[in-house]
Amino acid sequence: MTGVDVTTPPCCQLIIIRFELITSREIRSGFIDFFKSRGHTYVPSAPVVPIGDPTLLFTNAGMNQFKDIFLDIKTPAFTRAVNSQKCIRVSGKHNDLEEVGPSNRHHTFFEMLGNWSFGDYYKLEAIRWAWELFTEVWKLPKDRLYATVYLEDDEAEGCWRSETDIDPARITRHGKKDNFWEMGDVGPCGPCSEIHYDLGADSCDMKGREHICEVNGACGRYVELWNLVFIQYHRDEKGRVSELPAKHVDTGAGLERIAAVLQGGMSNYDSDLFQPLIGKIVELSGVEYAGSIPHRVIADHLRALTFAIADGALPSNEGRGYVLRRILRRASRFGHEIGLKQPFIYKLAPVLTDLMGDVYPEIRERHQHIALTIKSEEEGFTATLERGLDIFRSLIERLDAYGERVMPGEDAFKLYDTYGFPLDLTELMAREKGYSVDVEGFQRAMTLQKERARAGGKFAVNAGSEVPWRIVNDIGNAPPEEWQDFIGYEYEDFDTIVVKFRELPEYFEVVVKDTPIYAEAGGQVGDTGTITTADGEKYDIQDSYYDEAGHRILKAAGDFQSFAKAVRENSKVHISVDSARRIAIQRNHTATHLLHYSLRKILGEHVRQAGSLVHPDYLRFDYTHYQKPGAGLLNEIELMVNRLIMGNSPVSSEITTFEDARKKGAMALFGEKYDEKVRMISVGDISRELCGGTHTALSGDIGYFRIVSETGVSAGIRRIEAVTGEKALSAVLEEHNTVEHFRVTLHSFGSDVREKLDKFVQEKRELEKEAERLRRSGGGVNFAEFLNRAVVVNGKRIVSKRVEAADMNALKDLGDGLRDKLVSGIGFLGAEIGGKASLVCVVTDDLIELGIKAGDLVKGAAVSIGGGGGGKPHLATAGAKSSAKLDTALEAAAKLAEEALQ
RNA sequence: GGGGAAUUAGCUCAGUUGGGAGAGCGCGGGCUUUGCAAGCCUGAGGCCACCGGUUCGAGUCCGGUAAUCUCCA
Repeated sequence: MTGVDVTTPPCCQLIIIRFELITSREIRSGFIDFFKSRGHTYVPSAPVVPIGDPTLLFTNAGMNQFKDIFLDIKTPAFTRAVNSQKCIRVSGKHNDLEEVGPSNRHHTFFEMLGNWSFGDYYKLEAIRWAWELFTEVWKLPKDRLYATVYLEDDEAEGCWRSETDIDPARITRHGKKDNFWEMGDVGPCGPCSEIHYDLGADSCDMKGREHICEVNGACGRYVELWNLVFIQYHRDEKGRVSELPAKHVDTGAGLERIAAVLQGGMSNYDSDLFQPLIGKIVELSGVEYAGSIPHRVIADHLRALTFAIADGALPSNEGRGYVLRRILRRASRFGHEIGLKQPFIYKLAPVLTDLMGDVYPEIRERHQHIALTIKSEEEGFTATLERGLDIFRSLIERLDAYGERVMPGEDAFKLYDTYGFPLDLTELMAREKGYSVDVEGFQRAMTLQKERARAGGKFAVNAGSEVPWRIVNDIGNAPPEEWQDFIGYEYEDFDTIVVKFRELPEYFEVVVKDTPIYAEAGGQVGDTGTITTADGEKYDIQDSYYDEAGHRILKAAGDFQSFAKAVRENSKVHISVDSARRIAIQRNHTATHLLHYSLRKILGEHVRQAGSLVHPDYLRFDYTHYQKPGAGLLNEIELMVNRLIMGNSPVSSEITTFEDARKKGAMALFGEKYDEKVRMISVGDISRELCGGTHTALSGDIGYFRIVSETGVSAGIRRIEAVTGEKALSAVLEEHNTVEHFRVTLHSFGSDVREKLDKFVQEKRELEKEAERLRRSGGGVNFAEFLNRAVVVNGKRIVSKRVEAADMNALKDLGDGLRDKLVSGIGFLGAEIGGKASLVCVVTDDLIELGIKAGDLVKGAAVSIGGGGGGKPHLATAGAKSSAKLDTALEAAAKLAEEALQ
């Protein structure tokens, strides 16, 4: 069934062959079943968006979810595991985004099949089973398979010789670059052994160029199918390598590659994992595939987008969201190349759902959300391009003005750097208009940008403060779940013992055994409280949080020296939770569940939690939704939550399995990886959620729930902030007092305040208009008298008078009025505004033509009293800090005007 | 983590060395007219993102914050 050339036979034969080919689904399940039957526990794929690991943008290898086991932070519940892990890789030496498409084998999204041994079996079994699966189950021809081992790894080579019937001549040794694996500069590491497949001489893509086709060579003839990593050593900070007591096995085989090989395709895209997608792209574009890069890129990127969004990521302008945005844009750009100019990527999502929704139900459950997200992001890209186009046009206009035919590299770079307009598009459009682009200059600018980024990165803070702990009660390396329980669901006061503590600059940290203090998790903030030592001294606990190893840390304040003296091995400390604060937190947490429930009931089932903060003062809830809910809907939501509160249902918690909880309809956070045992919170038989937080006993304990604000956070995500209990009551009272204030000041007892207020605002507007009209026509000022008393020089009138004006705008309006009346002349008006002297000067048009400017005149007048001023030729203003000299300034102004008219 | 750009009317945006907050589209009213995005007149609609500073005076200058776009890591 393999080795059949599917590219040449007549089409009827092709159909028959396809029918007989093993499907990717069978490969995946075959792999898992193979290792299950050899004592492995199947572990479902972790989300592709890692939760709780800020060092990792995306899950990029099967071992990610077992990292803590290899680092010896966590002891596993089983010693053998198998899975198929969803992975995304977008950067790194061999995974440059630009390679995806041209390369036959590299993807942004792929599935990694893997089997693990945690201190159980080692090289012998790993190699034997790998060979058995390849040659006996999948029947890959032995004359196409090659094995590699690390230069110094005699043990692995020995296993290949003793456990398999591979031709010893096909075992080769390679150096660190190819056959030694390490997690980082420090940590577990070890040699690896790989299985490579020979695609045949025809697959060499470097024919005619000087090279030798070989395993780990330069051409594409030999493809790595399976990497078996033997975690044998630990490297410390000084670079010393020591043998690990418990050795592990970590293997990874790319499903796409195996499918391509087993199905006889030349590239991974020929496999049934991609063909349905490519078929749809052909249908949409009307352009045949024939190995073309655009089809490949689009199909590949759609997979990454779909799985990332399904696991809770969203395109945005930073971090992992920005990676998604770039992936989508790259797909969109290649779509343009085959004539797909309108949003189209979202139309491919259902094809992928049909293809893989059975294996990964999350993409089926969220298919609507995925398609909508992709579509709106495609529309966003169109807007970005249009904006870039405008800038491009104005750049070209400027080139024309200078008679240039080459666009400077800096300009092209600015277009790219600031407006996201791709260079190749700039070049294309420039060429169409008969211009060229200075690409070298562009590259120079890019290099500068990179240097800047690197220079900035050097000063990154080293977060891990390395203050050593003082151990009081040694619990060795035991993981915290074995000795540190959170007993705060039942107790608010508890006697416990200190395990370790340390002093930091502003506070000190304490780790105790069982603790009633809740450590920040699941959006709920940490508890505060007190810790009392055996000598009766009390220290404040200001916060509590987890460290990387999962220990609950207490952040404590007070005199560290006396604390250190008082704490002894096995001596008790008494911990007490700030009860009032805890109760306020619980109200907000239970209310959050009711809000989540109500949102889904009223806005629709597509609403999912996208983050939350449970604080004693308020709660913040982010949820997926596509538009602002109207005021009416918000009222409905608020009412519903309050009705659920009044229902006074008991809140209960239950420890159960993840599967059982899902069956009972519990809401799980999407993308969250749950342990075997989960805690389910039920409010009556209404809301069920998986949650580790603390809650009220009855929903009625919440008291009252009130939404304070509803805003947008990012595309597709909205945020509600609300208060409960005491805070909600005071919020309402505050609102009531505000309305009362309106009532009193508007004298609106008995009548509707709203009507009265509307009327009041309406009247105010009309009065303002009227006042402005009056000012312009002179208002309370007698312009006629001013004009009568005006000084006349060469037939031009000069007016300089003091008036009353409320503010600068009023004074300017008066000036405007005076200017109309002057006909031909210069006018000054001065007023005391807010204790300062303010002046306005106006000049009629005929005098402006003579070169007289209001700005110059008024400035001169203001300078004479220690102020400043300026403005337009026809109207200018000036002022000085003290109003005492206003009259002096007006006299000076009149003199200046006379001089100007001489 | 480090750069760049932008934030002004419902929308798209202009706003010159700091000195009268504007256009187009949309909306209301009126007139004219019936022909393919009709025309003319008229009107409503602005904490110029937010906070602070400089200044007689800030949409404009300076500092900070927020959210948006974009590039690099």
